[in-house]
Parts: sequence; C-alpha cells; structure tokens
Amino acid sequence: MNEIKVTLPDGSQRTLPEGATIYDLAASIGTGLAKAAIAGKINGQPVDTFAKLSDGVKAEIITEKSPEALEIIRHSTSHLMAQAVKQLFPKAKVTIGPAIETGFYYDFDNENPFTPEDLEKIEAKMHDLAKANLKIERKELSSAEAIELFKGMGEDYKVELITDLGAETVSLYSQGDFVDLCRGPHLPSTSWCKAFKLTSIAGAYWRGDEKRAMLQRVYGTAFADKKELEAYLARIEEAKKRDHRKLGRELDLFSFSDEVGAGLVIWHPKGAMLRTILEDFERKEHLKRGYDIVLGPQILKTELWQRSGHYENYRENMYFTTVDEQGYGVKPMNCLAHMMIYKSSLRSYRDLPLRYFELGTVHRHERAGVLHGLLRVRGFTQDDAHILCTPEQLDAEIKGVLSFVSDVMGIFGFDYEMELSTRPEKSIGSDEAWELATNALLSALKDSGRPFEINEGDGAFYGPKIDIKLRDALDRRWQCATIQCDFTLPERFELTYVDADGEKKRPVMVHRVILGAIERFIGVLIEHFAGSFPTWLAPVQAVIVTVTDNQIPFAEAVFNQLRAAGVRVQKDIRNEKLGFKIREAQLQKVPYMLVIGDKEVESGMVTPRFRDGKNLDGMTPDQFISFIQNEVKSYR
RNA sequence: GCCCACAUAGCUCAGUAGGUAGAGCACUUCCUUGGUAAGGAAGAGGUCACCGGUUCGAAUCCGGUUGUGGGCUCCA
Repeated sequence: MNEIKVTLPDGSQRTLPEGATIYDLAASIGTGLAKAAIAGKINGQPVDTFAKLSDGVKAEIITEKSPEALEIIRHSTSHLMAQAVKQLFPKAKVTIGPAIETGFYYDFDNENPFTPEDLEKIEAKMHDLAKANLKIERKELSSAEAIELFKGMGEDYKVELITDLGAETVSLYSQGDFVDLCRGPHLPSTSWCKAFKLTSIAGAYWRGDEKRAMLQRVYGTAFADKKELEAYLARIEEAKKRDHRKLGRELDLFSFSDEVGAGLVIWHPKGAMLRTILEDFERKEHLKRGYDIVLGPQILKTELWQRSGHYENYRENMYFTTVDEQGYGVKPMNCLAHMMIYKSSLRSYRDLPLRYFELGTVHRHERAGVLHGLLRVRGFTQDDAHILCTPEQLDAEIKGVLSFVSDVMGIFGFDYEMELSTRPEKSIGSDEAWELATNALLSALKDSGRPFEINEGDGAFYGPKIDIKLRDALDRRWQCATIQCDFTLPERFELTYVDADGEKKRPVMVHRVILGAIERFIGVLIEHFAGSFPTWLAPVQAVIVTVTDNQIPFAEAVFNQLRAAGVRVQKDIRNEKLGFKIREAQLQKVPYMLVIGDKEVESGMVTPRFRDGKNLDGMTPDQFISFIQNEVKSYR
C-alpha cells in the first residue's frame, strides 16, 4: 500500500497509509486525540474528521479547545435544531442557519410563527436527537441532482440557494432523516452537541430583503460544554444589569414618555448634567484642534433641502412644516448651514482648511421598529463638523480626525472597531475624486496602526467613509464616530476658493463626528461604566452625609463651600441612619460620600468614602476640593 | 415599515374558570438622633396604556391605536 506524508502544525511530519482521514491522523498521534477530534484542517481549510488526506498536505486536528471549534459546534447545533423543527413541524421549510458571534440561528418558513412553548419543544427534541448520537455524513451531488432532491422535499429555498450558487457540485450533510445543503465542516455526530440553549424567536426577511418573505428566525447559543454555556448565560444576565435603559431610570438620568413621542429623550437633571459635561469637553477639544464653533437654525426652507438633495433622497426621514405658506424642513443633518457659512464670503486657499463645528440637534423620523433606548432615537445632538479643504490638504485632515478619535476614545477607555466603506455601484463623482478620497482614508487608517476592515461598495453614494463602532453591554455594535468624504454638497452649493494661481477651485468636504450622537454615546458610556462614572463625568461627584441632625450647620457650610468651588455636590441631611444614607448614595453610584459626624465638626474636616467602600483619610474641605479638581483635570 | 411578545401604583411585580384591584420598595406624617449598604409605626397613592366591541358585568375575551422589548430592514 502506498503511503502519504502530512505535515503537522509543529512542523513535524507523519507517514500514513493512503486514504487516511483526519480521524486516522488523530488516532496515529494518540487515542486521546482521536476521541477529542471534532474536525480538522487541511492546508488551512476546515474539514470533517472523515476528510481524506493526500500526500504533502499540512494537516491539523480541531478539538473542542481549538479556536475554530466553537463555530463548528454552533453550526452543527443549528442543523440539529433544523432537524428537530422538521420533525415537529414537517411543513416548515428550511432556509439558512449559520453560526454567529453569540451562537447560531436558523431561519424557517413556517405557516404559523413559533411560540415560546414551541421553543421549549424544539429544544427538548434537540436533546433527544443529540442523545440518539446520529452520525453526521457528507455527500457530494451535482447541482442538478441536489435541486431534484430538494424539489422533491418541497424545500424551495434550498433550490433557490443551489441555483444561485451555480456550482457544478454541492455538498450535503445528513444526520438520521435530515439532509441539508451545507459547506461544512460538521461534528462527527449529534452527541457532540452537548451544551446549547434556544434563546429567542424573531422575524427575519428571506435574504435580508424587506420585499421578500418574512421568515421565522430561531436564535440559540451553543458551547463545547455546559459550564461554558452557563458562564455565558450568567454573563448575559450580568450585562442586563448594565443596560443603559435600566440604569437610566435607576440613576434618574433620562426618561421617555409616550405622551411626548417615541424616540424623544427627556433629560432629567443628572442626565442633562452628564450631557453638559460631555458638551463642554467637546467644545474645548475642538477649539484645541483648530475648529470654529458655529450654529445653524433648527428649520431651513424646503427649497434648500431640495438643492442639497436631501429632499430627493432623505425626505421620508424628515419632518416638514409650513408657516405663512412657506415650507420648512426640520434639519436631519447640520451640513446646510455650514455650507451657507462657507458661501457667505469669498474664500482664499489661504483660509483653508476651514473646520466648522456644531453641537447640532437634528431630528430624523426613524422607522418605529428600530428605536432603542438612547442608542437609536428620533431627536439627537451630533458633535458634527464639516471640514472644507484643498485636495492637497485632505490627507492630513483625515489623519487629524482619526487621531482626534483615538485621543478621545482613549480618555473614555473605549476600544473601538474601524471599517472603511468604498464606492458603491450607484454613486456620483469622478473616478479621480473617489480615488483621492479613498486613498486618503486608507492611508490614514494604515497610519493609525490599528486593525480595520474594508466593506467594498458600502460607502455613501456621495463618497467613501470610515465608520467607528463601539459595543454595548450585550456586545451589539453601534456606530459612533464616522468620517465621510462628500463630493455632492460642494458641487450643489458651488463652493469655491481662489487658489494661488488666481483660479476658482472646488474645495473638498469632509463630514465627521467624533462621539457621533451624544445620546447614543451616553447610552454606550453608561453601559461601559455600568453607571459608575469616573469623577470627571459623574453628574454628582460627592454627597455630604450627616450622622445626626447635630452636624447640619457644618454640613451646610461644607456644601456651600464645595458648590462654590465647582464641585458637583449634594447633601443628605435627612433624619435617617448613616447606613441608610450610605446605601442610597452607593446605589446612585456617587464617587464620594463625605461623612460628617461630631468628630468631623470638631476637627473641621470631612471623611471621604469612595463608592468601593474604602475610606480616605480625613481632610479639610479645601483639600477635598483640590483632590476632586485634580481627578477632573486628569480625566479620572 | 415588517414578524413575534408585552403594557396593572413612581419602581419591581402578583392578580390563569370575566364579579369594579394587591405586595415589596419609594412617597407623606409621627416616633427614633442612630458612625459606613435598609430603625419602627401609621397613612396616602391606580378610570389596570388609549379607543371601540362582546357581555347583566371586562384588568381579564375580541378588534384598532399608541408605546415598549427581541429581531429583520435601515442608520448617528
């Protein structure tokens, strides 16, 4: 019999008989490994354990501990779920069921939507099927044969998928009575699905297209073992405690009211304080970087929105009103006024770059189903700026914005993800302009030294963009900062500058936000800090708590002194026990509690207690003021 | 906008054979003056989201509207 040689990840070689599989390779290394093998890799490609090896390949065994394992486990669990659904609901049609970051899902076309009780039944059936330890097998068929097969089963969606694939052959995976179109790889058998849970039901359009059928999507999650599953579920429970909607109410930061309207935030004193702190911070940081603060009106004439193209492209998201027979549009973006400021006088190349910054409040009629706490609202304030510069300056301007983002996110302690979106099919602007802008964005990204992804064809029709995303408590990504090049507005508004050669030229425009929307940023911020804001951001930095009524006069004096010095201080001089007041301040996540008893009155000092329970040494009110000011100065 | 679920006191929630509402916390008053996460007592508080229907009678059943939650699509 002929032999083959395969190379292992550590570089060593093994000789195996011809026709040997990944499983055979594992067995040749050790029985333990053979037992643990759930899949393998050949030349870096994930494959099943029964995949045949050929001479000269690089091979690798995937066990539950491998980084690739989770995806395979989840994908196989989604097949297990589909099998269970088909057994319980034979009329349900299967569509697609991939592994995702938090688990897996599978979309079904069922005549009735699934109920929560159905979910329990499906999960129970999955356990049965897992216990039955059905072997998972792979088969290759020609596309024509596969189409026949799925047609015979009435699985129209699979037929469509195979047709669209347009491949010679496709692979099918089967387990017991269930067959599915799939690239694989999969677990060796269903008993490897050991730890899973179905989490929710949702509607989802077939192929993500809202014009097509609404399918029933069942979400679930799966892990290599029960412990990991339980740890994950516990983590989700913990994350729910950090939900900004819950903390927003508990910390009395903001509320919504159906009498006011969906997606419209009502900022309570503490929330408004937090906002004000952020806005002050922003003004300062923008001024430091050569931005000019500007302000535009809330409503602008409809004709202007027609000229900008918003009326044509964005009308359904806008609010309009008519006064004295004149139509006005409530601004959904801040760019128009900035254009008008630029146009208000003749510009020289010597004036550029111009950087107009506005904390601009905008209103967008977002579709009802997308609203989500502070993270998706209908009225919000952007830290918006429009940079107008010469083409030669574009590169440096974008780099400047990216380093601005990096500085600011560093101060808040955020990790973020960056994406470059390039020219879509439907777009305006010359090839040269797109190239110039895309290269400027790309070079700035490379220069930043951070990883980034490229979304081909995902840019706006008017220019390429960089999106920066933060994650909420449940790891959902939210776009915050964005940097977009725009070729339309300078054209439509005929912006020009006089260049050194005396010629009028078109400036380049960059639209950018750093925090994005203040509302959204605060939402993420609340979850990031779980409501325990650092002193510089905390709406209330210190609470004075008296031990008995005897200390009230001193407490009042300290309170006045701190407040006059700009410390955000509150006093709790209620007739309650110290423990009660401490508890309340603690639940409000106030950084410092200043305990005042007879001891403090006598010494003229306060005893600060940090919210983690640690007491600092007693200090005079003056010392405490400089202590706090120091923290604020260094963004702690 | 689409699919599903939900809406009871300021908050968290009971109220599952239709018979005009309950608890804990918070709130008010009184007692208590107590040194680091809940002292005690009494009281007040709801047209059960809104509109309509079925019924002798609706928080409860049905329809619509508004709002909320989880997704999809869209997006800061």
